[in-house]
Amino acid sequence: MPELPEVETLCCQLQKIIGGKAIRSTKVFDDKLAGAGNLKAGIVRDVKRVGKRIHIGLDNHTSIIIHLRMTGRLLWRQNSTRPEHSRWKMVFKDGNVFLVDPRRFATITIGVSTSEKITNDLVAGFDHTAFLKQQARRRVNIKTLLMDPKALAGIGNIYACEILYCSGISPYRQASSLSLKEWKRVFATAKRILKKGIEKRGTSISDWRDLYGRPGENQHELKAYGREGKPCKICGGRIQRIKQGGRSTFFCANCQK
DNA sequence: AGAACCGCCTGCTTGC
DNA sequence: TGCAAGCAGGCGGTTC
Repeated sequence: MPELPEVETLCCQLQKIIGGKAIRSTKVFDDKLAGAGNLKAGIVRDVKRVGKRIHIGLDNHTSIIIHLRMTGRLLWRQNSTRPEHSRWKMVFKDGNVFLVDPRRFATITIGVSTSEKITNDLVAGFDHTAFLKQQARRRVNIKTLLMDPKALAGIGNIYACEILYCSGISPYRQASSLSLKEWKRVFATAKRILKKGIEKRGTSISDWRDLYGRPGENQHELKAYGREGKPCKICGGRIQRIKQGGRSTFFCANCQK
């Protein structure tokens, strides 16, 4: 599922291939996305990631904002053959960008461009002080907090598990129980893991593919997620799987305190 | 106010 | 083998 590194990968690829180009037309294939039909054609000025959202800024002061949610993907195709489960497309002189989304959770919003600045993105702009003041004392478990888009941008289940495992912090811990030293360790670890994810063009466990349909390589870097019952790479104990807020958490009870 | 829960979706896996 | 139930989960909206 697309999280920060996957969305970043797409934004960079999009910027390169559609930046400066004119959108000839768009087409909606799924009534759920009917709102995307109101787009006035324009030239792509820039493609930016805002959290997990893809902001495609046009020269006519509007933006196409895409959130891929669970199974959404963007696919570049030189020919106009519709891939299976395609829900929307953007047509350029030399090719098409398809939104492919089997489960239909993805959203497209047409909005006015804003220069909103995000301060809770560990890779693209993070305000430690604001975070510690507003989020660090919350009475939720740390795992849930890491995944809360209002607390931190772009972190989903896979990266949340990896960040806690590599930080040596138990997912059961209340956010409010972490010391400043532990928070700093979490921040540093998270930055490292997210950047690695970007370098590897995302984590392809099941269906993630980049703009050109290629899987990423970060699945080979995972140390906790999806490894239930397998040996912990640090202590050799068993990785456990529990449910938190309806989502699976993978962790090592011995290494994560 | 803030934490917990629900609903949106459909393809794949599991159990009988 | 076939079919139904279970599962996956981001996140906005609703409820507690």
